[in-house]
Amino acid sequence: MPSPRPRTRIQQRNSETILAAALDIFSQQGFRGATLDQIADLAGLSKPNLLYYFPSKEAIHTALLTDLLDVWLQPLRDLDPAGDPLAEILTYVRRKLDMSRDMPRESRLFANEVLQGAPRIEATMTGDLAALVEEKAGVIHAWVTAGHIAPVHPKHLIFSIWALTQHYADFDVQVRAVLGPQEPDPYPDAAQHLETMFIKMLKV
Amino acid sequence: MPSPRPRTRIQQRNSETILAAALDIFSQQGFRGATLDQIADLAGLSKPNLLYYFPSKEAIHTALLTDLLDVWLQPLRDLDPAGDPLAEILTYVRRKLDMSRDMPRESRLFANEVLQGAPRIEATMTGDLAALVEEKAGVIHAWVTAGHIAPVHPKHLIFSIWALTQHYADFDVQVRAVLGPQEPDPYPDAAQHLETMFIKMLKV
DNA sequence: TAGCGTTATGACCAGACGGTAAAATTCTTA
DNA sequence: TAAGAATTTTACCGTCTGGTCATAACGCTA
Repeated sequence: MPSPRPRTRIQQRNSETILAAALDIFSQQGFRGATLDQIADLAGLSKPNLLYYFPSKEAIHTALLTDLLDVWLQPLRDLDPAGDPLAEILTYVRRKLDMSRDMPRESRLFANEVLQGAPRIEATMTGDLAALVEEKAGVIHAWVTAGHIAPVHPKHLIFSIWALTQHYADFDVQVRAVLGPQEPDPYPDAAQHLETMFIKMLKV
Repeated sequence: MPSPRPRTRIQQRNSETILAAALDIFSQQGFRGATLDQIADLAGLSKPNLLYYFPSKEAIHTALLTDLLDVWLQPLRDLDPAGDPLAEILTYVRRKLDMSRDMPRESRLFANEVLQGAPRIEATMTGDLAALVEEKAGVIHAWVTAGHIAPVHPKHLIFSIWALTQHYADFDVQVRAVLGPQEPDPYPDAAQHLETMFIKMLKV
Protein backbone atom coordinates (compact mmCIF):
# COMPACT_ATOMS: atom_id res chain seq x y z
CA MET A 1 0.00 0.00 0.00
CA PRO A 2 1.24 3.54 -0.78
CA SER A 3 2.15 6.03 1.94
CA PRO A 4 -0.81 7.94 3.39
CA ARG A 5 -1.50 11.25 1.71
CA PRO A 6 -0.35 14.31 3.66
CA ARG A 7 -3.05 16.76 4.58
CA THR A 8 -1.59 20.24 4.09
CA ARG A 9 0.39 21.78 1.24
CA ILE A 10 3.49 22.08 3.40
CA GLN A 11 3.24 18.48 4.47
CA GLN A 12 2.80 17.42 0.88
CA ARG A 13 5.84 19.34 -0.27
CA ASN A 14 8.13 18.39 2.59
CA SER A 15 7.18 14.74 2.59
CA GLU A 16 8.06 14.57 -1.07
CA THR A 17 11.32 16.43 -0.56
CA ILE A 18 12.29 14.06 2.23
CA LEU A 19 11.45 10.95 0.27
CA ALA A 20 13.38 12.22 -2.73
CA ALA A 21 16.42 12.95 -0.60
CA ALA A 22 16.10 9.65 1.22
CA LEU A 23 15.95 7.75 -2.06
CA ASP A 24 19.21 9.36 -3.07
CA ILE A 25 20.96 8.50 0.16
CA PHE A 26 19.50 5.07 0.85
CA SER A 27 20.10 3.84 -2.68
CA GLN A 28 23.71 4.91 -2.54
CA GLN A 29 24.60 3.97 1.03
CA GLY A 30 22.16 1.26 2.03
CA PHE A 31 19.98 1.47 5.11
CA ARG A 32 22.63 1.42 7.80
CA GLY A 33 25.06 3.45 5.74
CA ALA A 34 22.62 6.31 5.40
CA THR A 35 22.27 8.84 8.20
CA LEU A 36 19.36 11.10 9.05
CA ASP A 37 21.71 14.07 8.94
CA GLN A 38 22.66 13.29 5.34
CA ILE A 39 19.02 13.01 4.34
CA ALA A 40 18.06 16.15 6.25
CA ASP A 41 20.91 18.12 4.68
CA LEU A 42 19.98 17.02 1.20
CA ALA A 43 16.33 17.83 1.85
CA GLY A 44 17.24 21.25 3.24
CA LEU A 45 15.63 20.52 6.60
CA SER A 46 16.86 20.12 10.13
CA LYS A 47 16.94 16.62 11.56
CA PRO A 48 14.20 17.23 14.14
CA ASN A 49 12.06 18.79 11.46
CA LEU A 50 12.55 15.73 9.32
CA LEU A 51 11.42 13.59 12.23
CA TYR A 52 8.31 15.74 12.43
CA TYR A 53 7.21 14.26 9.12
CA PHE A 54 8.35 10.68 9.62
CA PRO A 55 8.50 8.99 13.01
CA SER A 56 11.83 7.25 12.34
CA LYS A 57 14.56 6.40 9.87
CA GLU A 58 12.96 3.02 9.45
CA ALA A 59 9.63 4.63 8.54
CA ILE A 60 11.19 6.65 5.73
CA HIS A 61 12.85 3.56 4.36
CA THR A 62 9.69 1.51 4.58
CA ALA A 63 7.65 4.23 2.88
CA LEU A 64 10.11 4.27 -0.01
CA LEU A 65 10.14 0.51 -0.40
CA THR A 66 6.37 0.07 -0.24
CA ASP A 67 5.77 2.83 -2.75
CA LEU A 68 8.46 1.33 -4.97
CA LEU A 69 7.30 -2.28 -5.00
CA ASP A 70 4.04 -1.24 -6.61
CA VAL A 71 5.76 0.55 -9.46
CA TRP A 72 8.45 -2.06 -9.75
CA LEU A 73 6.16 -4.96 -10.49
CA GLN A 74 3.75 -3.11 -12.76
CA PRO A 75 5.39 -4.19 -16.03
CA LEU A 76 5.03 -7.83 -15.02
CA ARG A 77 1.41 -7.29 -14.01
CA ASP A 78 0.83 -5.82 -17.44
CA LEU A 79 2.02 -8.97 -19.20
CA ASP A 80 -1.09 -9.80 -21.16
CA PRO A 81 -2.10 -13.46 -21.57
CA ALA A 82 -4.17 -12.45 -24.59
CA GLY A 83 -1.37 -10.58 -26.35
CA ASP A 84 1.18 -11.89 -28.82
CA PRO A 85 3.56 -13.99 -26.69
CA LEU A 86 6.89 -12.87 -28.13
CA ALA A 87 5.79 -9.24 -28.32
CA GLU A 88 4.51 -9.34 -24.75
CA ILE A 89 7.82 -10.65 -23.44
CA LEU A 90 9.88 -8.23 -25.51
CA THR A 91 7.76 -5.37 -24.23
CA TYR A 92 8.32 -6.55 -20.69
CA VAL A 93 12.07 -6.65 -21.22
CA ARG A 94 12.00 -3.23 -22.82
CA ARG A 95 10.00 -1.67 -20.01
CA LYS A 96 12.27 -3.19 -17.37
CA LEU A 97 15.33 -1.88 -19.18
CA ASP A 98 13.76 1.55 -19.44
CA MET A 99 13.14 1.46 -15.72
CA SER A 100 16.80 0.69 -15.09
CA ARG A 101 17.73 3.69 -17.20
CA ASP A 102 15.14 6.06 -15.77
CA MET A 103 14.96 4.86 -12.17
CA PRO A 104 18.43 3.61 -11.28
CA ARG A 105 18.16 4.80 -7.68
CA GLU A 106 14.97 2.81 -7.18
CA SER A 107 16.65 -0.24 -8.66
CA ARG A 108 19.58 0.10 -6.31
CA LEU A 109 17.33 0.67 -3.31
CA PHE A 110 15.62 -2.59 -4.10
CA ALA A 111 18.90 -4.38 -4.79
CA ASN A 112 20.37 -3.21 -1.50
CA GLU A 113 17.37 -4.56 0.34
CA VAL A 114 17.33 -7.95 -1.35
CA LEU A 115 21.11 -8.31 -1.09
CA GLN A 116 20.89 -7.95 2.64
CA GLY A 117 18.24 -10.61 2.93
CA ALA A 118 15.16 -8.44 2.31
CA PRO A 119 14.43 -8.21 6.05
CA ARG A 120 11.86 -5.44 5.57
CA ILE A 121 9.95 -6.90 2.62
CA GLU A 122 10.07 -10.59 3.35
CA ALA A 123 6.30 -10.78 3.58
CA THR A 124 5.82 -9.19 0.17
CA MET A 125 8.45 -11.47 -1.37
CA THR A 126 6.85 -14.72 -0.30
CA GLY A 127 3.36 -13.29 -0.65
CA ASP A 128 2.35 -10.88 -3.41
CA LEU A 129 5.55 -11.27 -5.41
CA ALA A 130 5.54 -15.06 -5.36
CA ALA A 131 1.85 -15.11 -6.28
CA LEU A 132 2.30 -12.70 -9.16
CA VAL A 133 5.22 -14.67 -10.56
CA GLU A 134 3.28 -17.89 -10.13
CA GLU A 135 0.45 -16.44 -12.16
CA LYS A 136 2.60 -15.08 -14.95
CA ALA A 137 4.75 -18.19 -15.05
CA GLY A 138 1.50 -20.01 -15.74
CA VAL A 139 0.84 -17.71 -18.68
CA ILE A 140 4.30 -18.35 -20.09
CA HIS A 141 3.93 -22.05 -19.55
CA ALA A 142 0.68 -21.99 -21.51
CA TRP A 143 2.40 -20.19 -24.37
CA VAL A 144 5.07 -22.87 -24.42
CA THR A 145 2.53 -25.67 -24.33
CA ALA A 146 0.62 -24.07 -27.17
CA GLY A 147 3.83 -23.88 -29.18
CA HIS A 148 3.79 -20.08 -29.42
CA ILE A 149 7.29 -19.72 -27.99
CA ALA A 150 10.21 -22.09 -27.64
CA PRO A 151 10.32 -24.29 -24.53
CA VAL A 152 11.70 -22.41 -21.55
CA HIS A 153 11.54 -22.62 -17.77
CA PRO A 154 9.02 -19.84 -17.05
CA LYS A 155 10.31 -18.71 -13.67
CA HIS A 156 13.93 -18.80 -14.72
CA LEU A 157 12.96 -16.80 -17.79
CA ILE A 158 11.56 -14.16 -15.48
CA PHE A 159 14.72 -14.28 -13.34
CA SER A 160 16.75 -13.78 -16.50
CA ILE A 161 14.78 -10.71 -17.45
CA TRP A 162 15.19 -9.23 -13.97
CA ALA A 163 18.89 -10.03 -13.88
CA LEU A 164 19.72 -8.72 -17.33
CA THR A 165 17.83 -5.46 -17.07
CA GLN A 166 18.51 -4.53 -13.46
CA HIS A 167 22.20 -5.23 -13.95
CA TYR A 168 22.52 -2.03 -15.95
CA ALA A 169 21.27 0.05 -13.04
CA ASP A 170 22.75 -1.88 -10.12
CA PHE A 171 26.20 -2.41 -11.63
CA ASP A 172 26.23 0.89 -13.48
CA VAL A 173 29.72 1.89 -12.36
CA GLN A 174 31.12 -1.42 -13.51
CA VAL A 175 29.37 -1.23 -16.86
CA ARG A 176 30.69 2.27 -17.42
CA ALA A 177 34.18 1.36 -16.24
CA VAL A 178 34.31 -1.50 -18.72
CA LEU A 179 32.84 0.39 -21.66
CA GLY A 180 35.12 3.37 -21.09
CA PRO A 181 34.42 7.08 -21.38
CA GLN A 182 33.96 7.03 -25.16
CA GLU A 183 30.76 5.00 -24.69
CA PRO A 184 28.80 7.28 -22.38
CA ASP A 185 25.37 5.65 -22.83
CA PRO A 186 25.20 1.87 -22.56
CA TYR A 187 21.46 1.67 -23.11
CA PRO A 188 21.03 1.72 -26.90
CA ASP A 189 23.43 -1.20 -27.32
CA ALA A 190 21.94 -2.97 -24.31
CA ALA A 191 18.43 -2.69 -25.76
CA GLN A 192 19.58 -4.05 -29.09
CA HIS A 193 21.52 -6.85 -27.42
CA LEU A 194 18.65 -7.94 -25.19
CA GLU A 195 16.08 -7.82 -27.95
CA THR A 196 18.18 -10.02 -30.20
CA MET A 197 18.91 -12.34 -27.32
CA PHE A 198 15.30 -12.93 -26.34
CA ILE A 199 14.11 -13.30 -29.91
CA LYS A 200 16.65 -16.05 -30.56
CA MET A 201 15.78 -17.65 -27.28
CA LEU A 202 12.02 -17.67 -27.70
CA LYS A 203 11.25 -17.87 -31.41
CA VAL A 204 9.87 -21.27 -32.32
CA MET B 1 47.74 -8.26 -4.83
CA PRO B 2 46.90 -10.79 -2.09
CA SER B 3 47.18 -9.97 1.61
CA PRO B 4 50.69 -10.35 3.04
CA ARG B 5 51.41 -13.76 4.52
CA PRO B 6 51.29 -13.91 8.33
CA ARG B 7 54.48 -15.08 10.02
CA THR B 8 53.43 -17.29 12.93
CA ARG B 9 50.93 -20.14 13.16
CA ILE B 10 48.67 -18.15 15.45
CA GLN B 11 48.71 -15.20 13.11
CA GLN B 12 47.92 -17.47 10.22
CA ARG B 13 45.00 -19.07 12.00
CA ASN B 14 43.53 -15.90 13.47
CA SER B 15 43.89 -13.86 10.30
CA GLU B 16 41.98 -16.54 8.45
CA THR B 17 39.32 -16.74 11.15
CA ILE B 18 38.88 -12.99 11.09
CA LEU B 19 38.62 -12.82 7.31
CA ALA B 20 36.11 -15.65 7.28
CA ALA B 21 33.97 -13.93 9.89
CA ALA B 22 34.32 -10.58 8.16
CA LEU B 23 33.22 -12.10 4.86
CA ASP B 24 30.07 -13.34 6.55
CA ILE B 25 29.26 -10.00 8.10
CA PHE B 26 30.33 -7.64 5.33
CA SER B 27 28.54 -9.64 2.64
CA GLN B 28 25.34 -9.59 4.64
CA GLN B 29 25.40 -6.07 6.07
CA GLY B 30 27.59 -4.05 3.73
CA PHE B 31 30.59 -2.06 4.89
CA ARG B 32 28.85 0.49 7.05
CA GLY B 33 26.28 -1.97 8.28
CA ALA B 34 28.93 -4.31 9.64
CA THR B 35 30.45 -3.63 13.05
CA LEU B 36 33.76 -4.74 14.46
CA ASP B 37 31.95 -6.22 17.44
CA GLN B 38 29.89 -8.47 15.17
CA ILE B 39 32.99 -9.65 13.34
CA ALA B 40 34.92 -10.15 16.56
CA ASP B 41 32.07 -12.12 18.13
CA LEU B 42 31.74 -14.38 15.11
CA ALA B 43 35.49 -14.91 15.03
CA GLY B 44 35.53 -15.67 18.75
CA LEU B 45 37.96 -12.84 19.51
CA SER B 46 37.76 -9.61 21.44
CA LYS B 47 37.59 -6.41 19.43
CA PRO B 48 41.01 -5.13 20.50
CA ASN B 49 42.46 -8.54 19.70
CA LEU B 50 40.95 -8.32 16.26
CA LEU B 51 42.56 -4.93 15.80
CA TYR B 52 45.87 -6.51 16.72
CA TYR B 53 45.73 -8.41 13.43
CA PHE B 54 44.27 -5.73 11.19
CA PRO B 55 44.87 -2.03 11.70
CA SER B 56 41.27 -1.01 10.96
CA LYS B 57 37.86 -2.07 9.77
CA GLU B 58 38.72 -0.62 6.38
CA ALA B 59 41.85 -2.81 6.21
CA ILE B 60 39.84 -6.00 6.74
CA HIS B 61 37.41 -5.01 4.05
CA THR B 62 40.16 -4.10 1.61
CA ALA B 63 41.98 -7.38 2.26
CA LEU B 64 38.82 -9.31 1.47
CA LEU B 65 38.09 -7.40 -1.72
CA THR B 66 41.61 -7.61 -3.09
CA ASP B 67 41.86 -11.31 -2.43
CA LEU B 68 38.45 -11.79 -3.99
CA LEU B 69 38.97 -9.89 -7.21
CA ASP B 70 41.72 -12.26 -8.23
CA VAL B 71 39.53 -15.32 -7.80
CA TRP B 72 36.51 -13.62 -9.21
CA LEU B 73 37.97 -12.85 -12.61
CA GLN B 74 39.85 -16.12 -13.07
CA PRO B 75 37.15 -17.81 -15.16
CA LEU B 76 37.21 -14.93 -17.63
CA ARG B 77 41.02 -15.02 -17.75
CA ASP B 78 40.79 -18.69 -18.60
CA LEU B 79 38.63 -18.06 -21.66
CA ASP B 80 40.85 -19.63 -24.30
CA PRO B 81 41.10 -17.96 -27.73
CA ALA B 82 42.31 -21.26 -29.12
CA GLY B 83 39.43 -23.32 -27.73
CA ASP B 84 36.08 -24.11 -29.32
CA PRO B 85 34.15 -20.81 -29.15
CA LEU B 86 30.76 -22.09 -28.02
CA ALA B 87 32.29 -24.55 -25.56
CA GLU B 88 34.55 -21.86 -24.14
CA ILE B 89 31.65 -19.53 -23.48
CA LEU B 90 29.46 -22.27 -22.05
CA THR B 91 32.28 -23.28 -19.74
CA TYR B 92 32.63 -19.68 -18.65
CA VAL B 93 28.93 -19.46 -17.88
CA ARG B 94 29.04 -22.75 -16.06
CA ARG B 95 32.01 -21.74 -13.92
CA LYS B 96 30.43 -18.41 -13.03
CA LEU B 97 27.21 -20.12 -12.04
CA ASP B 98 29.16 -22.60 -9.91
CA MET B 99 30.83 -19.68 -8.22
CA SER B 100 27.45 -18.16 -7.39
CA ARG B 101 26.41 -21.45 -5.86
CA ASP B 102 29.64 -22.11 -3.98
CA MET B 103 30.71 -18.57 -3.07
CA PRO B 104 27.51 -16.58 -2.56
CA ARG B 105 29.03 -14.47 0.19
CA GLU B 106 31.86 -13.42 -2.05
CA SER B 107 29.37 -12.53 -4.76
CA ARG B 108 27.36 -10.40 -2.37
CA LEU B 109 30.47 -8.71 -1.00
CA PHE B 110 31.34 -7.68 -4.52
CA ALA B 111 27.77 -6.67 -5.33
CA ASN B 112 27.55 -4.51 -2.21
CA GLU B 113 30.71 -2.73 -3.20
CA VAL B 114 29.72 -2.09 -6.82
CA LEU B 115 26.18 -1.09 -5.83
CA GLN B 116 27.56 1.65 -3.64
CA GLY B 117 29.74 3.03 -6.38
CA ALA B 118 32.77 0.77 -5.91
CA PRO B 119 34.62 3.48 -3.96
CA ARG B 120 37.32 1.09 -2.78
CA ILE B 121 38.02 -0.69 -6.06
CA GLU B 122 37.55 2.08 -8.58
CA ALA B 123 41.14 1.77 -9.74
CA THR B 124 40.82 -1.96 -10.44
CA MET B 125 37.54 -1.42 -12.27
CA THR B 126 38.85 1.09 -14.76
CA GLY B 127 42.27 -0.58 -14.85
CA ASP B 128 42.74 -4.33 -14.72
CA LEU B 129 39.09 -5.21 -15.13
CA ALA B 130 38.52 -2.93 -18.11
CA ALA B 131 41.71 -4.21 -19.75
CA LEU B 132 40.78 -7.86 -19.21
CA VAL B 133 37.31 -7.36 -20.65
CA GLU B 134 38.77 -5.40 -23.56
CA GLU B 135 41.06 -8.33 -24.34
CA LYS B 136 38.40 -11.02 -24.07
CA ALA B 137 35.86 -8.93 -25.98
CA GLY B 138 38.45 -8.92 -28.74
CA VAL B 139 38.54 -12.70 -28.68
CA ILE B 140 34.76 -12.91 -28.88
CA HIS B 141 34.68 -10.35 -31.67
CA ALA B 142 37.18 -12.44 -33.62
CA TRP B 143 34.98 -15.51 -33.19
CA VAL B 144 32.03 -13.54 -34.55
CA THR B 145 34.01 -12.23 -37.48
CA ALA B 146 35.22 -15.73 -38.28
CA GLY B 147 31.61 -16.94 -38.23
CA HIS B 148 32.16 -19.37 -35.37
CA ILE B 149 29.36 -17.91 -33.26
CA ALA B 150 26.34 -15.78 -34.09
CA PRO B 151 26.83 -11.99 -34.17
CA VAL B 152 26.72 -10.51 -30.68
CA HIS B 153 27.96 -7.41 -28.91
CA PRO B 154 30.99 -8.87 -27.06
CA LYS B 155 30.96 -6.64 -23.99
CA HIS B 156 27.23 -6.87 -23.52
CA LEU B 157 27.53 -10.64 -23.85
CA ILE B 158 29.97 -10.57 -20.95
CA PHE B 159 27.61 -8.30 -18.97
CA SER B 160 24.83 -10.79 -19.63
CA ILE B 161 26.89 -13.65 -18.28
CA TRP B 162 27.76 -11.70 -15.15
CA ALA B 163 24.17 -10.57 -14.63
CA LEU B 164 22.57 -13.96 -15.16
CA THR B 165 24.94 -15.97 -13.01
CA GLN B 166 25.52 -13.54 -10.15
CA HIS B 167 21.79 -12.94 -9.87
CA TYR B 168 21.38 -16.36 -8.29
CA ALA B 169 23.77 -15.46 -5.48
CA ASP B 170 22.93 -11.79 -5.02
CA PHE B 171 19.15 -12.13 -5.20
CA ASP B 172 19.09 -15.53 -3.56
CA VAL B 173 16.29 -14.70 -1.11
CA GLN B 174 14.10 -13.44 -3.93
CA VAL B 175 14.79 -16.49 -6.07
CA ARG B 176 13.91 -18.80 -3.21
CA ALA B 177 10.85 -16.78 -2.25
CA VAL B 178 9.53 -17.05 -5.80
CA LEU B 179 10.34 -20.71 -6.29
CA GLY B 180 8.84 -21.64 -2.94
CA PRO B 181 9.95 -24.18 -0.37
CA GLN B 182 9.25 -27.22 -2.54
CA GLU B 183 12.08 -26.16 -4.87
CA PRO B 184 15.00 -25.96 -2.41
CA ASP B 185 17.85 -25.90 -4.96
CA PRO B 186 17.50 -23.49 -7.88
CA TYR B 187 20.82 -24.39 -9.45
CA PRO B 188 20.10 -27.49 -11.53
CA ASP B 189 17.26 -25.73 -13.37
CA ALA B 190 19.29 -22.55 -13.63
CA ALA B 191 22.21 -24.40 -15.22
CA GLN B 192 19.90 -26.06 -17.72
CA HIS B 193 18.15 -22.80 -18.49
CA LEU B 194 21.34 -20.84 -19.02
CA GLU B 195 22.97 -23.49 -21.17
CA THR B 196 19.96 -23.67 -23.48
CA MET B 197 19.79 -19.89 -23.58
CA PHE B 198 23.37 -19.34 -24.61
CA ILE B 199 23.37 -22.14 -27.13
CA LYS B 200 20.36 -20.64 -28.89
CA MET B 201 21.92 -17.24 -28.69
CA LEU B 202 25.32 -18.14 -30.07
CA LYS B 203 24.89 -21.08 -32.40
CA VAL B 204 25.40 -20.02 -36.02
C1' DT C 1 -5.42 41.16 13.61
C1' DA C 2 -5.99 37.86 17.31
C1' DG C 3 -5.73 33.37 18.27
C1' DC C 4 -4.73 28.70 17.45
C1' DG C 5 -3.03 24.85 15.20
C1' DT C 6 1.03 23.75 12.38
C1' DT C 7 5.80 23.81 11.49
C1' DA C 8 10.65 24.67 12.72
C1' DT C 9 14.69 25.12 15.83
C1' DG C 10 18.35 24.53 19.38
C1' DA C 11 19.93 22.04 23.02
C1' DC C 12 20.44 17.78 24.42
C1' DC C 13 20.68 12.47 25.54
C1' DA C 14 21.82 7.55 25.62
C1' DG C 15 23.80 4.08 23.25
C1' DA C 16 26.70 2.31 19.59
C1' DC C 17 30.86 2.46 17.26
C1' DG C 18 35.86 2.53 15.73
C1' DG C 19 39.85 2.72 17.89
C1' DT C 20 43.76 3.22 21.79
C1' DA C 21 46.79 2.34 25.96
C1' DA C 22 48.77 -0.39 29.02
C1' DA C 23 48.89 -4.18 31.73
C1' DA C 24 48.48 -9.20 31.90
C1' DT C 25 49.00 -13.59 29.91
C1' DT C 26 50.81 -17.08 26.87
C1' DC C 27 54.08 -18.91 23.74
C1' DT C 28 58.64 -19.85 21.89
C1' DT C 29 63.25 -20.80 22.14
C1' DA C 30 67.93 -20.22 23.77
C1' DT D 1 63.43 -22.79 32.72
C1' DA D 2 64.00 -18.11 32.24
C1' DA D 3 63.81 -14.20 29.18
C1' DG D 4 61.88 -11.94 25.55
C1' DA D 5 58.59 -11.77 22.06
C1' DA D 6 53.90 -12.50 20.72
C1' DT D 7 49.20 -12.46 22.03
C1' DT D 8 45.11 -11.26 24.75
C1' DT D 9 42.40 -8.65 27.97
C1' DT D 10 40.53 -4.71 30.65
C1' DA D 11 39.38 -0.25 30.82
C1' DC D 12 38.62 3.59 28.37
C1' DC D 13 38.02 7.71 24.85
C1' DG D 14 35.95 10.76 21.37
C1' DT D 15 32.73 10.82 17.87
C1' DC D 16 28.65 9.74 15.51
C1' DT D 17 23.87 8.66 15.39
C1' DG D 18 18.89 8.05 16.00
C1' DG D 19 15.79 10.25 18.53
C1' DT D 20 13.47 13.62 22.25
C1' DC D 21 11.83 17.88 24.32
C1' DA D 22 10.70 22.39 25.18
C1' DT D 23 10.31 26.53 22.93
C1' DA D 24 9.86 29.61 19.23
C1' DA D 25 8.20 31.10 14.68
C1' DC D 26 4.87 30.73 11.19
C1' DG D 27 0.49 30.73 8.70
C1' DC D 28 -4.23 30.26 8.26
C1' DT D 29 -8.81 31.68 9.32
C1' DA D 30 -12.52 33.84 12.37
